[in-house]
Amino acid sequence: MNLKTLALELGLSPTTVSRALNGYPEVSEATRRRVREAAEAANYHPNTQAKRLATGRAMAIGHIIPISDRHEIVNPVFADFIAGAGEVYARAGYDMVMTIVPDDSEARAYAELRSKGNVDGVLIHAPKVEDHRIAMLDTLGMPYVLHGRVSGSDSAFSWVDVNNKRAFERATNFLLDLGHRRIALINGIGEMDFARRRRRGYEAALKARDMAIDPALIVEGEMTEAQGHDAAREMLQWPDPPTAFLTASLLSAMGARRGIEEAGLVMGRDVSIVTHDDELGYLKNGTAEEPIFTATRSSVREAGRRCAALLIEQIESGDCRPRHELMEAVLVVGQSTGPVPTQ
Amino acid sequence: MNLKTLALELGLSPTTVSRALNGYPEVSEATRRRVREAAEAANYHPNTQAKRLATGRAMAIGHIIPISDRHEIVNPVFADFIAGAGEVYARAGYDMVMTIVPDDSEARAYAELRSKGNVDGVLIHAPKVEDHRIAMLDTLGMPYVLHGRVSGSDSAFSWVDVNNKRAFERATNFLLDLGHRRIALINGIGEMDFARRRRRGYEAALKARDMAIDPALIVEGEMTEAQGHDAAREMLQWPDPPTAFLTASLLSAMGARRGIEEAGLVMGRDVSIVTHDDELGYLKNGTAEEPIFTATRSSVREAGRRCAALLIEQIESGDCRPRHELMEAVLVVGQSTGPVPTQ
DNA sequence: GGAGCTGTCCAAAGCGCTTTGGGCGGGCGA
DNA sequence: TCGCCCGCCCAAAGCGCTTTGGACAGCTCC
Repeated sequence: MNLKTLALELGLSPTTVSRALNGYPEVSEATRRRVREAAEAANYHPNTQAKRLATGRAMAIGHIIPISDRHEIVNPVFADFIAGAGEVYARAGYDMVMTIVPDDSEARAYAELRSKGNVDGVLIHAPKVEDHRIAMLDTLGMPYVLHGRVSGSDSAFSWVDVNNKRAFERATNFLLDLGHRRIALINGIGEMDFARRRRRGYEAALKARDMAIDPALIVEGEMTEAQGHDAAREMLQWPDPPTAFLTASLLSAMGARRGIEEAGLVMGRDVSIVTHDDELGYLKNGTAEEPIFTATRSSVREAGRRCAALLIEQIESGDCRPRHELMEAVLVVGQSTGPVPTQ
Repeated sequence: MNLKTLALELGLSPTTVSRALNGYPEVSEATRRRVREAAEAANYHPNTQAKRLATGRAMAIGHIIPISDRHEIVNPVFADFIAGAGEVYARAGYDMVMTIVPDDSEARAYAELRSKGNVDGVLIHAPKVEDHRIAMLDTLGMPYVLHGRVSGSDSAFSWVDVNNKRAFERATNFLLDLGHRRIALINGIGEMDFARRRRRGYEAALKARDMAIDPALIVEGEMTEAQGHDAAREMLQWPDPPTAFLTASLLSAMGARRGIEEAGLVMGRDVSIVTHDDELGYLKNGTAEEPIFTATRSSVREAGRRCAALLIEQIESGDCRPRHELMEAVLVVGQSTGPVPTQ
């Protein structure tokens, strides 16, 4: 079923049918209703490709996912972010097109997407402290929104981010207030912008109390269960072990807990943990009211929604002035923290 | 830059340029090379929408993801599967388009995708024992491949699946051979086809040794860390607790381990765990050679690749005879299993 | 030397939609 | 009554590509 045959059946011209369906005013309400009903009955949906070609709008948003050996972008956080963004796309009538590329051809993938014209904009994941994608996208002239920020670029772009620095500063202060002095930071990969900001927050809190920063207490890497476990296990064997861990993800926190328990210690009594919690659908920190881990909590799915909304707004308005949205994490207290144990 | 201007610059007709680039024989090698070079230099890529409209091929594969309150499809397994499929799509020149829909309008989403013509086929996730999507897709006449199977349908369709029954039968036998008699099954959601098959495998192994099946030892639900923890914690308080757990995912296994340790027991000595391991990029079972958990291992990312390959083959050949691929899981021995402790 | 290939190229007709630029008749103001 | 506007509708021209149906030269072969 296409426009032409539908128009024929209705005894109207394709023009009128198209206009009726797309809400143009040059068609009487009576015909519009008649057309709408016929379209409904015939389960008619305009052919996407034709529509796209005619309007020049792809009605699709691109996500480029580099696959590398070093770094797994396809992680649980990513999945939830996608889910959030996808909800918004669907409501707005956009497709989400994902391209998996070997990370050495990421730049080419953007350029291709642009020149093939199959997306109206792209969403950028996991920005690094200095991210070459920014400059490239600016030269390509394709609308984009970052999930996160970059520190190393002066270019003005749109982003949605959590206030990572503030969240980790607050978390650190929370632990300091409980009397902890040896606080380990089990962070994400160092070159990631979010990890850098979290570290800055941690360091800022320590500095504000005139405390030295011990580099040995800082671990950076992929935020896995193994990371948390290995770090905790090792540090707890030191002569002056940390009394608290600040971890960057629930998985790392779970690993740290395991390390603590393996050392014959009790989490929340002997050793405290504060973690960041992205509120993943599949990895919950207990219940909302009774969390297991004390955590800085911020929904990454909501971040996905906001990124998508921002990008669509930018595309549809044609107004490319950069927009920002800074989300604040809430600090929820769970069972994983307590006052520093007295010797 | 489009075909017409490129042709003009070259002093050729659009026809010839198109044919040169698409490898048709009616053009001399000399011109073909000239055209290729000019296209390269101008960074010319044919407009996707126009190409699609002209050929009638969408060059895209659809994934429909229902979002519900009851059940989270956006899980780590899903993410890895997508990554695998996406690799193959990219190599074959296909886009991956994902549509997030509220689960009550899933059927409509497929019909729309079909009539809007923006995909050439779809990949079906997480089939249930009886899955209404099969009948619907058959009436729509759109190529599809299932990741998994359905038991309740006689319709002939293509699928890629792990031999879940055999895997869990082997795992159960492995535990039985170690002397375990009270083996708990911490399974996925019961209406899921894979969970049903895993349960059948577990039951078959018990029956083969004339052992009764204790329904109390079977738990079905979302495969989260909490699920494993809660189940283990409760069962270990019974007067006749299980001596082994068979879990359906690494997260559940991690939860079960926590439950075991909370009970003051040692995994691998007092209580054994065998789990299924999907080899997720972000959730590793130790290293390949030295796994933490004894596990039935099968890469879900590889399953994604094979699903994608099957679907593309089906689409491009136009031969819609169903194809199947049954992957076997390997049973790897880790540190989580040992002989049943003597009282 | 002319018929018949063959290799190389092109003009033009779509693909299914949107959009521009009218056409036509009825109601209104002068 | 005439002219004009306005509401409603349509024909036709694209969007950028593929593909059909030749055209034309150079060649072989009898």
